[in-house]
Amino acid sequence: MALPSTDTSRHDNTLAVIRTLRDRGPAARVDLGTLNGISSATVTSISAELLQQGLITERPPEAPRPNGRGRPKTLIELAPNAACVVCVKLSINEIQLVVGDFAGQVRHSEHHTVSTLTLNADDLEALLEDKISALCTRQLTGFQRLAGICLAVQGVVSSQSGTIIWSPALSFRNAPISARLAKRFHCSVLLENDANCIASLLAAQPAYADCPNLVVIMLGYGIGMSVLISGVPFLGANGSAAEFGHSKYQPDGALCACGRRGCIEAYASDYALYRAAADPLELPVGDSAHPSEQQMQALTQLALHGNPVAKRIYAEAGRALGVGIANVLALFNPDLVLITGSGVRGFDAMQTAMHGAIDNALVAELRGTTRIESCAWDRDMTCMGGIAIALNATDSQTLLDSQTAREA
Amino acid sequence: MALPSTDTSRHDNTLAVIRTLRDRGPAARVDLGTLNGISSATVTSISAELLQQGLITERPPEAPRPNGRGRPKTLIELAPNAACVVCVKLSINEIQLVVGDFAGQVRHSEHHTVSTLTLNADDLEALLEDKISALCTRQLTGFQRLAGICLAVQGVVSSQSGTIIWSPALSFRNAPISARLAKRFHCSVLLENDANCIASLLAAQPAYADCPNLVVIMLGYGIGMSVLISGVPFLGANGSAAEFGHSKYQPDGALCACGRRGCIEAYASDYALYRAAADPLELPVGDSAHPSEQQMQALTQLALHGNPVAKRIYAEAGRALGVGIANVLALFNPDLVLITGSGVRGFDAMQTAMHGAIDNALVAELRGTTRIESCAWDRDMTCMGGIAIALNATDSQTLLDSQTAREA
DNA sequence: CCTATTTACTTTAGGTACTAAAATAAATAA
DNA sequence: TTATTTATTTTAGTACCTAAAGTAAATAGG
Repeated sequence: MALPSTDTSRHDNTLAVIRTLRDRGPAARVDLGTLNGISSATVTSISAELLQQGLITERPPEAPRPNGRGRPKTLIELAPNAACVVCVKLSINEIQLVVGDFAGQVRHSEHHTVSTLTLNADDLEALLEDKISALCTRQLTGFQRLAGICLAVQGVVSSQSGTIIWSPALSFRNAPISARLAKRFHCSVLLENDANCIASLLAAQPAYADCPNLVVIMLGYGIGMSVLISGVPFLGANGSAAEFGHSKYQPDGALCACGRRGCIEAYASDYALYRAAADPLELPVGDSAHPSEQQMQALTQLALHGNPVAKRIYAEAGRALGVGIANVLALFNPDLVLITGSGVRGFDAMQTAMHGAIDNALVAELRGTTRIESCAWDRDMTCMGGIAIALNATDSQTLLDSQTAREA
Repeated sequence: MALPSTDTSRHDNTLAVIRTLRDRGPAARVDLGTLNGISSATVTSISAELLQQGLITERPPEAPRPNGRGRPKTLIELAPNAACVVCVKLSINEIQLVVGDFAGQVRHSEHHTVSTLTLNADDLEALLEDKISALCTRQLTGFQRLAGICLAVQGVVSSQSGTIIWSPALSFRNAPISARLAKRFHCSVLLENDANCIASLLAAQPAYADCPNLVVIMLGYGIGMSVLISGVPFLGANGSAAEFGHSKYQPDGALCACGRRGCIEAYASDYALYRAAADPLELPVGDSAHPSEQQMQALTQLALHGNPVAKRIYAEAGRALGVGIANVLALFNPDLVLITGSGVRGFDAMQTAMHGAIDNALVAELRGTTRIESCAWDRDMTCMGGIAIALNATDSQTLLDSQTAREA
């Protein structure tokens, strides 16, 4: 007589079990209960359903168990092939595709060099369809379903509407991309800012577990930021929040790639550093708007080894970064600011000036106790974060699908 | 056999009913069900309990009902005297105390002139105890219980720890105040930033119902801000988020009351405007660090009526405000920025320069669709917001108390 | 005035989901 | 071999919710 679809507790508890297994690996029912604040009787009931649906498996007991007394724990774990997700990272002149399984492990990764700036919106869509289709044929056999695709894009995106508003990798704007891919691949397509992917990944690491309010700043060709509030990425009214790179250091200051003046990015990004150094240091110009990694490393070495011009340029970048971070501290007061991205290569050359600028800008009461740290950069981090986001976002649907599949 | 204290649905639904009644006034059971997505059978059950506990009453049917056919609705409403809360607003040289009833109505308000800057932490506590005690004796008879006290304080406060970290109204710092008052009055004591109180009040207004991400900027002696994310006030790691007034306009610019240079507040607050104008306009100096409302109104009139010096000062303030708001747009991307506080008196003189600075700072993609509006200021708004916050925060405890009282 | 209709509220019956406690399972310690 | 320990499953019972049926209280229209 009753159809209490409003009662979400079973659903919530089931998702909690799945996420715990993904985050912490195989676990016993009793531990899953403790970790999620539910009784082990309930975990028994939930895991029986998930076993039926093929979303988890029971791990056979290991031969040499070094445990103590008592009945040994029966570990359950996610069935890796129950579903997979694809993360596509779109950056300047490069596309990376990564496949992750239901347990969150990376199963395949590939890079493609593409001159992204010459594409139009239809080209991009055709290209993505093409690459993802090929991936489906070659890599996704053996998976029960493709649960979702995450597009990680540098720049301003609207996650809600699935529209790339403005990306430095693309010469067109306001491209609704998610809907078309969702239709083509019959799965949910998430559009995320690349910094949000990184932040989600970092926030899940035990080292940062005590920092629910976390700001991640990505230095690189441009400057991105992601803000996690209570562990949840903060998106503004239309998804273009946290544009740290375009907050202001000097009104009417240096010219930024966005076309305005005085943005932090116009001082501390790769192109800004190289632009400032090219003339006085007589560096090779080439495409100075897009300096290569080698060029940037050479410049960084100059600054770190005492070249006065390079030192001055990095110090000014540090000051800009410091003023920007001071504003972030005043406005967000996070537990931790993490600085990463390929541009961390130059962090040591900026650090002193940055801390000086922060201390100069804020009194102790406003400065607070926020830690400011840098974090080594790995170009696969974005996609790993994207996979985690995609799995989390699609668990509910995967659950539903496997329920109806079992009933039929 | 079961004691499912983890099952919160009844509790949640009961709170939802109470809040709906407070926000929208008397309502019928059937409407409460529709509004909260629960069946009217459940509302019948919940309201029966609340009637028992004396938290709501049934309103007698009105004689001339202009309704249509069918059994008339039986309206239920909150029993105003079931509980009360007190909001104490602490600002420079003034303390305001307001009593609100369980239905959210203001029942009493009083102002006291106190030279707050000469108090030490113990003086303040004694003073507050004294004023609240007197209020209890005179105004709180007839109420079932004092559910809570909200302290609305200008400056940086830690809500979590109940500590006033730094307030322009006080000459001491880091004062834990909530715990001591809670002990004295046997009720929960909330410490809130004054801007958060205003923001909570405004967010509840139907005019702003479509703006879940709302930034409220308070202009006045200082400059405060509150950020509501999905309708919830955003507090940082230690509660001192949203210090808009001390975000930067010009590194190494004008001196701010905080001791540092270049803060927005050092350009656009009352003291900054008066300081900039006093010398060239030969204004009466007196205590120019705390200009009076009359002095500020006179200065504003000069700017609005074309005095070139005053116009220039207000334009510069507008630019500072504009750059600060541009940073807020880039970092938070809210639906709406509302500017209020006593300083809105000068908003017309700043507005043009402010919009110019925003447009100059951000390209359209980053500027987004955020509305920027001003909002008339009323000095009672803070306490009304504080009362709403206190009631919301204490409903759960009030419910619990009245349950145990009924059982005993 | 009486009856049909309409709408609001209450009661009943049935279902989901949880928990505590008891029962069972599977190991080690002695 | 037995006692003990720990994990999992089963059982019994509770809280909550909803749909449907029942009851209440009004109006509309003959």
